Amino acid sequence: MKTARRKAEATNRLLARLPDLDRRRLLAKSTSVQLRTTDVLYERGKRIREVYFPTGGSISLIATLHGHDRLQVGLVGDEGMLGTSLVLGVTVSPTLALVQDCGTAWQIDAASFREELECSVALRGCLQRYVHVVMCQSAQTVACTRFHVVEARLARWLLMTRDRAHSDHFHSTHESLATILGVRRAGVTHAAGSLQQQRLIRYSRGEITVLDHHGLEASACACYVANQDTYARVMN
Amino acid sequence: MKTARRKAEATNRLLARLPDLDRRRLLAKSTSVQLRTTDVLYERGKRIREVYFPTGGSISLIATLHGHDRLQVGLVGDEGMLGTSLVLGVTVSPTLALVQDCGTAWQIDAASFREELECSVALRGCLQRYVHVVMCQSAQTVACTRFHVVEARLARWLLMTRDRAHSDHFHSTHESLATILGVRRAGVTHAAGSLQQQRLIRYSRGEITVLDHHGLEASACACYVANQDTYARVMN
DNA sequence: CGTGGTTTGTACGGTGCCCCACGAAAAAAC
DNA sequence: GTTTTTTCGTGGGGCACCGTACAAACCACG
Repeated sequence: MKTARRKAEATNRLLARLPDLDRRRLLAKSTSVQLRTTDVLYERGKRIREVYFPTGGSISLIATLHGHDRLQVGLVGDEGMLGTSLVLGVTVSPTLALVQDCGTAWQIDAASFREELECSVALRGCLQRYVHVVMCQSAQTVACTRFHVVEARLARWLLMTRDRAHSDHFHSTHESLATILGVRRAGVTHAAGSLQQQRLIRYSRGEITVLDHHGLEASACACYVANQDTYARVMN
Repeated sequence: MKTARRKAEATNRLLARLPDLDRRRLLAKSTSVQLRTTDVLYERGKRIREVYFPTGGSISLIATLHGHDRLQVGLVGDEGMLGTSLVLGVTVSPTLALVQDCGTAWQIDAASFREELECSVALRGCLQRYVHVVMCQSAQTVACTRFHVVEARLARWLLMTRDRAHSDHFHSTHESLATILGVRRAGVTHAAGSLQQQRLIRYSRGEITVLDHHGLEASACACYVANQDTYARVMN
């Protein structure tokens, strides 16, 4: 089942910041692709072949430990990009990149991207600032994962995903949420059940609806707002 | 009390990678400063006035949450630099930077540093790669903090600090280790006591000595080696 | 030599989450 | 319509770590 999405706003907010000329030159080398849930865009330690600028949906950045422990360390939507490593001159991905919520993105091959990076000062500046945002959010996530309880972290994730979906409705099972939050599936069921009882969300077999996003913000840890602030402060 | 250190090797490993000319130009604008334990070099959200290239000792990068929860998200020594944000064109520090282990560093004011960054391709390339290393290590730390027990994380920290001190002996109380690891002081006492009983370390009133670093590696989580591998892979 | 501050040892009850496991209910496949 | 798969609910025992608190050991200093 697909969620209704405002296709009219199919833009990427990073690209939107570029001067018209720079953006048009970049888009000329890009193709619009569909991102489908569970698609693997990058694998840890493997070469980055394409860069993505999502215009809808969201992609998880997932850290993998020796062993089978996994955990989400970042979430990318139309406010960001996939392939920050290339901005730093590194061609290998440090994390697994997994499509969480289906959508579309501009796709550019790595070589063309690096060419554009060379000749556009605005592109470099914008993307380097975005890299900094990712670093800040990563630091925040370290502390968040350590100190905050599952229910608050789940609420934060729901809000972040809602923002990127541009919709109160999106898809994710308890199982996949367990991987994202780095907890047991049963732990997610418990936390999600609590949020549902408070009438903040409603869900059924992977279909999640945010009923009261203000209430959800109250349940979420302050990391949600902190990340938004970081983005606004650094990018402006 | 000071630890004996090999002053002969007072170099920074990032700077050592630069072509002679670029390095000399950078050092011409730098001054050598002493870093003393508990010195605050950066504060969260505040302007970065100087950049540091440590040549000894180590500096903690510490994330602060709303509330009083704190946690180390990075450790910088002569293998790295302080002020990565400036490499990305951002002049504000995302974390608190606290001197853990006394030592020396090359200090450069922000403006001069940015000038050098403009005109040296090698400097940009080297430091951007280092930024990538920091991102990788941060992602690793998110998962490590979530999944690994205190004793393993403590062992990892001891090894990392030992590398940066270039000595088996260095200073840190259980109290400060508690902040670094994001646990209670009593938790550190327990874990440290266990490591001491295994004859891997010895400590007394903040003076720590690593007795068996191979044994310590076995007690530490794989994140220690993983971070070393990342550094070697990305920087070479 | 006593006093005060710092550092470390330890104990107790509590909690958040783990591991394991089973069952139920809804959707999908046949 | 029956079977298989996916998703979700729940329970019991256990463990790592928490919050708190108190005491002992050690060092610095008057």
